[in-house]
Amino acid sequence: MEKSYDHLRTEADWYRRWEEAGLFTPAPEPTGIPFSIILPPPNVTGSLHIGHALTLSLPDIIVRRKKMQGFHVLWLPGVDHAGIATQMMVEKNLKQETGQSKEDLGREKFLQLTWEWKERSQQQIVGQIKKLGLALDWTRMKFTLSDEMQRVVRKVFVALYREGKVYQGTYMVNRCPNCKTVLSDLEVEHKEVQGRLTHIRYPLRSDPRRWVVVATTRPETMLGDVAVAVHPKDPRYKKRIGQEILLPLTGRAIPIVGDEDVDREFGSGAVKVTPAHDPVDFRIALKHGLEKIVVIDERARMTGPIPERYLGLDRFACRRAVVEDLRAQGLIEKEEDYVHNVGHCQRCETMVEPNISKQWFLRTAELAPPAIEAVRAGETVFIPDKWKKVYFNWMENIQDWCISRQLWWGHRIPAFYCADCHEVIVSEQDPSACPKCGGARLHQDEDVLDTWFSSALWPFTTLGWQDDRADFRTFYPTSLMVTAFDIIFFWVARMMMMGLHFGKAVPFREVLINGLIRDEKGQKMSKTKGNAVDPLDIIREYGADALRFTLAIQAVPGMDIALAVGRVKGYKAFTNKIWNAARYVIMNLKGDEPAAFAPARLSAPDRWVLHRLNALAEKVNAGFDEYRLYEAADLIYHFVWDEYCDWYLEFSKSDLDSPDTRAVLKLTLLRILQLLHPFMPYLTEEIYQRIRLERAFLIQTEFPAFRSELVFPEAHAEVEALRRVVAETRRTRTENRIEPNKRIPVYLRCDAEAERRSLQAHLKYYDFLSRSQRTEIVDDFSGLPKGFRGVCPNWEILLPFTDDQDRQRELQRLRQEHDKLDKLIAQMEAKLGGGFAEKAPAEVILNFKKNLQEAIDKRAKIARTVVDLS
RNA sequence: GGGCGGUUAGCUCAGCUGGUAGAGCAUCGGUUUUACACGCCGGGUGUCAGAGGUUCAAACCCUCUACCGCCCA
Repeated sequence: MEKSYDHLRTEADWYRRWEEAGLFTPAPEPTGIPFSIILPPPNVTGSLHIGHALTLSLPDIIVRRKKMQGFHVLWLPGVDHAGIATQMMVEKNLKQETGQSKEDLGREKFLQLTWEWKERSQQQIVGQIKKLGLALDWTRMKFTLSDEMQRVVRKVFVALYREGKVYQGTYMVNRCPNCKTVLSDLEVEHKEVQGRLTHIRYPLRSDPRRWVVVATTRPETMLGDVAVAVHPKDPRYKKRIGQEILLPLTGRAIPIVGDEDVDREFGSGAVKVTPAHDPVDFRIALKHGLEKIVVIDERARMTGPIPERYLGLDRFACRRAVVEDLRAQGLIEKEEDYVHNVGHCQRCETMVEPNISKQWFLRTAELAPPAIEAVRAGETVFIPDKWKKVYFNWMENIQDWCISRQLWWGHRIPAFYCADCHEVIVSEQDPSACPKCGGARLHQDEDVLDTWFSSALWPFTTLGWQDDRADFRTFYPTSLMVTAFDIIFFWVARMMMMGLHFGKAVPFREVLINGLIRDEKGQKMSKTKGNAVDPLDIIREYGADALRFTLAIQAVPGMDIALAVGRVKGYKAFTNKIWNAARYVIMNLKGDEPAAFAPARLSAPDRWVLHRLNALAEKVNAGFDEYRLYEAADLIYHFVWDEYCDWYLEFSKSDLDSPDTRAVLKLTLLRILQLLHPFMPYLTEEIYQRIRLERAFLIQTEFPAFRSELVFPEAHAEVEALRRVVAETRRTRTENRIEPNKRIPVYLRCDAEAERRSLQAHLKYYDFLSRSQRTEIVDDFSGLPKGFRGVCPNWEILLPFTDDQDRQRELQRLRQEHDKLDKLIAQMEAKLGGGFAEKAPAEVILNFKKNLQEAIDKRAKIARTVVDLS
């Protein structure tokens, strides 16, 4: 084996071999309890980012352990067509390369181009996913816009339409003038912006010298005003209700209405009503039967029955023009700076334009309650628990979902319009004639569905619900969904509604919510900020295993991760450490190691390491079961480094001629590989192949579990005592600047007979680890050469001086330590004198007293030594 | 306006049911001991944001405050 671990070599080829061996493809017949996870499909917009590395690695770690535990595991991959995002990218690309717009190309050609883009992007993404080592079953891979998915999405849409849950209606929706499509409420981000509040005088029709002042941040919308509203109980305006305003610039007469929704505190207390361009005004208009005058079009340009000079102006240009004209007429009361919340397109950050239009909606009134109830009843569990509150809060206030989009890339809405009788036909098959009038002049709705619509169906459609396939029956409901909190509403909530409605059960039993990955300063990563970390760079430099381990050990559920590259580096060192531990073990194997061993024949360190490893397996399993992967990873890390390498391998060097010890070396190495395999699949596989036992691949072996026959409390206690004495000897040597390599004589004294006998029997370990030339355990230090002293529970250590300077140094050190202990003991005794002794549980007091006694003993020993040396 | 997080060693973070604080990196001293210098041995480092409360005992529970961040309306 090479002296250091080469992750590039190891990670190059294993994936192909795993895949070829079909390790990730579950057999048709269940071989155990089913366990399934559906991969949140990455968008085909480009490449994976570091956030994906987290949401991909965590379930993979879980999946690999489940496989090793004998579950019948499915981990199903897919990619998402990502409507808006992809279409915009392709459009941008097209513009850059040929200067053409998608309209220049036409729908069909543009879609063809997008499909080509999708193929390239998908290839890239799949390649990246494989680099991470994910145990995905590629034979079952899905794409949200495949023919199969188009069929099932259409089937679902038609079913919902027939149930009256999908409907077409003219309502106020959010429109992005840049993306040229409507958006759902969720795709709108509210951001505070610095605006101006303009107070405009609206003259009364009856007496143009008197006016009502209205305040607005959007003066250009006044061209579409149909009323002025005041609170019916507002004494300032009560008498004006029913009167009319002569709307400036247009000359239209509009009424003053009273409405309880008016906020009396805002501006002057009177508000202008523009129903076509403001959601609140829209509601007011509905109540009062006011007309809706559209004055801004889809591209945010002025339109409609307005003075010609404004027609075609951009909304912001028109705003300036309107204010200027009003000022010229002396109708601006005042203008003031004003900070307010404005909706922005999540995708392109353009200010959205509220706008009335005819769109398709999904009625949520009947879908949401079962989804709420399922979580309340514990059929789906959020981890951590607190996220269910977020879920409830949203679900209980859910609005109907606008599902149509003015895009080309997506599931085309299966609605057809008859040109003759205007009948709307929604059906699974394309109709050839109008069922009402028999006319053949039909055209399909131009719009496509919101991408999240197909995503909402993902857990059951990927498993073949539409054809009642065996996978659906075996793996639905899926076991777990791992995702970040930012898509609880977009995705998790909607999967719950659709899964329950069509799949007749919750889509997943558990939802593991992880945080976002930030940079090492805690800043959100973004390309524009330039602080984004490319997972492939990390993998190239440190390895997928190191990256996976770093993410796992930091992934406290629901908490953001600040990814410090230094940590990845640290865990890369860990991979090398494991490599070398394995190298040591394998180098020393002779092939004659017994397959089974009798505990009685094992050395104390052998039994100690088996005991420790067994305890580790128990805790690691508990960590996994409670989704504390970070804890499981941390425990393994410390066991391997601090116990296995630092102590057991060192102990074993004294026993290499024992076949039993060599057998234990081999077994413990295997167990470590198994425990670590979910986190570090490549490294562990590479090493496993060199000590391979009965199974071809590590993932086919059994994940270690706690076993009662591997509990050895006596050996454990003996070795722990031995470690303490060795550690204290080392400390004494270092503190006194005894050359690390120098072998010197050591005298030991012990207060506990059992420990003394045990150490006497294990002197070879002690001598080796503390570099003792010759060790003598004596009853009494008197009569021996004077020396440095070390003290630990039950033991005193004497390392003879080589000159008198040594003695002076030691005396000084001992006096200092004596003082320290004095203070500590005083503190502890004071505590014991207080209420602590009366009220604390007996066990705690006992432990405390033990610690106190140890301190007192140690102080006494030091005191004696000081006298002795003086 | 409502809600949720965070504030612990120089940096990034753990700390599960309250029992005198830990990891990685960095740092300091020593060390090429026959698996590993990506190593080994040893060390230093903290008014656990602040104030108050509950308790024998608080990083942990309660209240308030400050700052940072997020979500919803």
